[in-house]
Amino acid sequence: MTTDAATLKRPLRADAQRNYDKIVQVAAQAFAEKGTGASLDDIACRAGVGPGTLYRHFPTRDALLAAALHGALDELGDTARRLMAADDPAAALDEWILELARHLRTYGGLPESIATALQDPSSPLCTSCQPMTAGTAKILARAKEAGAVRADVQASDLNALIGSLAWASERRGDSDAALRRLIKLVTDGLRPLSVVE
Amino acid sequence: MTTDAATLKRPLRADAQRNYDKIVQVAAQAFAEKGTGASLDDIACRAGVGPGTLYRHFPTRDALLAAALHGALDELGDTARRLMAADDPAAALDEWILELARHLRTYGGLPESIATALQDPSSPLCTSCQPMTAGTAKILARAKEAGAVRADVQASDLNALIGSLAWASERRGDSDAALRRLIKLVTDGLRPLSVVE
DNA sequence: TCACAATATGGAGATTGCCTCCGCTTTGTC
DNA sequence: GACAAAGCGGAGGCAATCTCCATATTGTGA
Repeated sequence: MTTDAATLKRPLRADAQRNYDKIVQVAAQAFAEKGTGASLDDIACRAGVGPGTLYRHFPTRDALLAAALHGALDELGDTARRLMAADDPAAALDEWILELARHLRTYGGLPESIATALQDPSSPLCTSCQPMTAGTAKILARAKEAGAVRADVQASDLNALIGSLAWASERRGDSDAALRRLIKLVTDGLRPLSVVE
Repeated sequence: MTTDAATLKRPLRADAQRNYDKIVQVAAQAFAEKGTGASLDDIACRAGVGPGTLYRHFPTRDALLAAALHGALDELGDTARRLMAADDPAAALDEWILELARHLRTYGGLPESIATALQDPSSPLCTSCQPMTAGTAKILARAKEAGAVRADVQASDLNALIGSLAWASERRGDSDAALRRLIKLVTDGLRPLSVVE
């Protein structure tokens, strides 16, 4: 659970690193239980530190969220690499969409947090989402080249779309099957085949 | 601005009705300015009443929101009736989707508030949304009969979809044109014509 | 017209969460 | 082991929600 955040600048003092790690660990659990809106003071308390300590390490909720999501976002990067190497670009895109939507449901409120962060390049969460946005861009581009997706579909639109579907399915308390149905609705479109102009 | 809320049970005392109306009027303005999360104490203050008065008339934020949206939701009912009488059921559905998405953007946070309320039948906001849900059901059914929409599309899914698009477009600060593009993406589907199986 | 019961009021204050500030403690280096 | 730098915690200011109840207003029946 020791992150490499310390290695970016001068290393943290040993006690500070210990606190940092503990906070991230507790935060991940709290977000999982209560959603991204979990009380930060409560997380600090459960991690055995004062609020001041939490806020020095993580000036904003998004910074803490980004740290807590670190592992999951790396996984997503791995998935993207795997799918880029897959045989069928169209199937790869379908799988990516589903995988991404599922990831966005790991914490309650996550689609909202990420959608907001993506609008603000200075947010640490936005930076952390790079594997996600880059993955969508690459996998979508390959699917387009293969002729599996309309050429005018933009990566930013697709990301917004996936996020909004994850949001809707969370709001409704959807099962995984219901999420898949909602996604299929969008990928296939509302029109019946006979009416496609 | 005198609502008929008073006529449902024993009529309100004259002063109470005055306060009720003033609160609703101020709330509509506050929601428009600050979104559905506007401070209720602040609304009470601006309406010249104490918080206790506001909370007696409107026990929850949703109750106040429902009252503030009363007029807009009636309008939506009118639109539904007009579209049910329109010539082209497919075009009517398209117009309904766009109109509904636009309505959901009248207050910041409205898609979220409504999506939550729709999950809870006891919410007054859920009741107030009846013109909306009924409109979707009818207009969708007609479009299906006309063969313009796949038979397996459910009204509840469509409502969720429209809500989530409104949510996404709000998050991104989309223009009306961007909202339309996003909607078109969904109604048409991601696939190019040549690949439809 | 007036008195009184029913109705309604408002604002103080309990609670919860966010975030900052700064005097004290811990660490690690010389 | 001493001292500067780094880090800590928690008190407390702020904002929002929502409740409670002593007080005030209304409208009705005599």
